[in-house]
Amino acid sequence: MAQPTFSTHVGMVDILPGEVEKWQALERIIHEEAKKFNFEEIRTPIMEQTELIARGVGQLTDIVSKEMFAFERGEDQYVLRPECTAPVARAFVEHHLEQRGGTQNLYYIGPMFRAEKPQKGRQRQFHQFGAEVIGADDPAADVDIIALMMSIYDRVGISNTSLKINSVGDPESRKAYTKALKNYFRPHLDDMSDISKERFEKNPLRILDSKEEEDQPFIEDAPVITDFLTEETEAHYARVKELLNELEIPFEEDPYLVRGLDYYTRTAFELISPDLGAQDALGGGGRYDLLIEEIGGQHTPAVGFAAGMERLFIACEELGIDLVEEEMLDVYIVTLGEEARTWGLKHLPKLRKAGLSASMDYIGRSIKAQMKDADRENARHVIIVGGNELAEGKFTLRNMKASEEDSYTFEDILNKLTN
RNA sequence: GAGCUCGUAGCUCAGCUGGUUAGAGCGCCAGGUUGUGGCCCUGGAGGCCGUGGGUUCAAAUCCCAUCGGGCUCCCCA
Repeated sequence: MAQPTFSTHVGMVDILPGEVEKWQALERIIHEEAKKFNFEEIRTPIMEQTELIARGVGQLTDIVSKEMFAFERGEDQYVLRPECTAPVARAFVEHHLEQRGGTQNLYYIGPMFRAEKPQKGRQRQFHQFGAEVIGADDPAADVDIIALMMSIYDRVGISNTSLKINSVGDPESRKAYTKALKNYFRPHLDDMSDISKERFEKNPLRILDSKEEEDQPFIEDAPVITDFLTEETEAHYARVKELLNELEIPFEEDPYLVRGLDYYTRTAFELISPDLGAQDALGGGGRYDLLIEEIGGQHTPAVGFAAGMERLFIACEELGIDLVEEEMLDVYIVTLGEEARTWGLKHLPKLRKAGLSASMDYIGRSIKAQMKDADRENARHVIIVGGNELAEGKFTLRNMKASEEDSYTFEDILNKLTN
C-alpha cells in the first residue's frame, strides 16, 4: 500500500475502536479486583526524572543502560517511564504517604516505554498494570500481592499459568552468595559464553539467567541462593511458601529465578504462560525493601508486581477467551425527509435521558441505508419517522431482533423501551 | 544490537520457473425493493504490487539496498 505521510513510531501501536473494548473490559476487571483487595489507584506522570529511574531500577540493568527514551530540556532530564514501581515509590516519598497511616496499598494501569526491538509481546510503548504494598515487611503482604495478581488472571480466565518463586536474598545473603558463585564459576569460565564472562565481572547472579547452551551444564550444578540466605530471610521465604499453600495458590520454586531489575530483594516471582512464545512472562514482581531508601525516603519495606496487558491479550487469543460482550444500541431513529430529521434530533435527547443509547443518521441516507446502518450498529429497536408518522403522531417501532413492528406514540415507545 | 523470514485493494490472501488493461473472498457504496436491515442477485469505487535503485525488449515476479511486520537470540511486560 502507498506510504502514508505519517505513521506511528516503531513499536508503538494505535488501539482502534473495536479493540478498545477489550482494554476497557480488562481495566474494569483490574479496578474491580483491586477494590476487593482494598487497593487504591495511583496515577503518576508518564515522564520522570532520569535519575530516579537510573537509581531506582539500577544503572547496570538493560532497561537503564540501553532502553530509555530520555531527553533534556534546559536543566531538566526527562525520561519516559520504563516501569512504574520507582515512580510510585517516588510519589510515596514525595507526598509523605506514610502519614496516611498503615500500609499503602496502591495499584496502577498505564503505558510504559522501553526502546527495544519490537516483536510479538514486546513493544516500545506497552501497558502494564501493577500493585504495590508499601510499608509491610510481613510475608502476608507478599502473598496478598501475588493473590491479587492471580485473581485478575482468574477473572480473565487464564488459568494454565505457572507461578515461579524464589528468594533473591537480602544484601547480606546476596554478598555471601555472590562470593560462592564466583568461586564456583571461576574455574569453568573459559568454557562458558562471552556474555557469562562479562556478567561474571558485573553481576554474577545474572549468569544464572543465561540461555546459552554451553553455560547450561555449569548452571545446573551452581550453588543456589537459597542455601545462603540469612536465618531471617530464610524464615521469611518459608513463610511466604507456607502462606501460598494455605491460600492454595500453586507455585514452583525456581532457585535460579533472577529478575532484571536491581531493586529486588528477598521474594521474587514470575508468572509464566505457555501460550506466549519467546516472551513468556505475563508478569512478575517481588520485594524491594531498599528502593525507597535508595531514592531518598525512610527505610520502608515494600512488595509489588507488574504485568503486561498486551501479553495478557495474546494469551487470551491463544486460549480463545473473549473479554468483550456484544455491544447493543438501544434505539436507532430512521428518518425520511428534513422534517423527520428535525424530529429525530429533538427526540434523541429524550431517549438518552431515559438511559437508552440512541443514534440516527446524520448524512441524509436512504431508508435502506439507514436500516443497514442500524443493523450494523446492532440496534435493538428502530423508530421509523416519515410523513405519515408525523401527521398521525404515531411512529413505527421496529424490533430488529424479532423483525416485528407496530405504531405507537412517542410516549408509549419511551415507556415500552424503558420497562 | 545479531540471525532467519515476509511485505500485492480497508481486511485475509491468489498471482507457476519475468510477457498484453493486476485477481478472489470479505468489507464499503449503489441498484434490484419509488418508506424497511440481516439472505440472495447485479453493478461500482478502491492497488504506479512497502520504498529506492539495478538486470532485461519486458519485472508484482530476478538482484541489491532501505523501511516495516513476524520468528529466534539477548532482555523483559
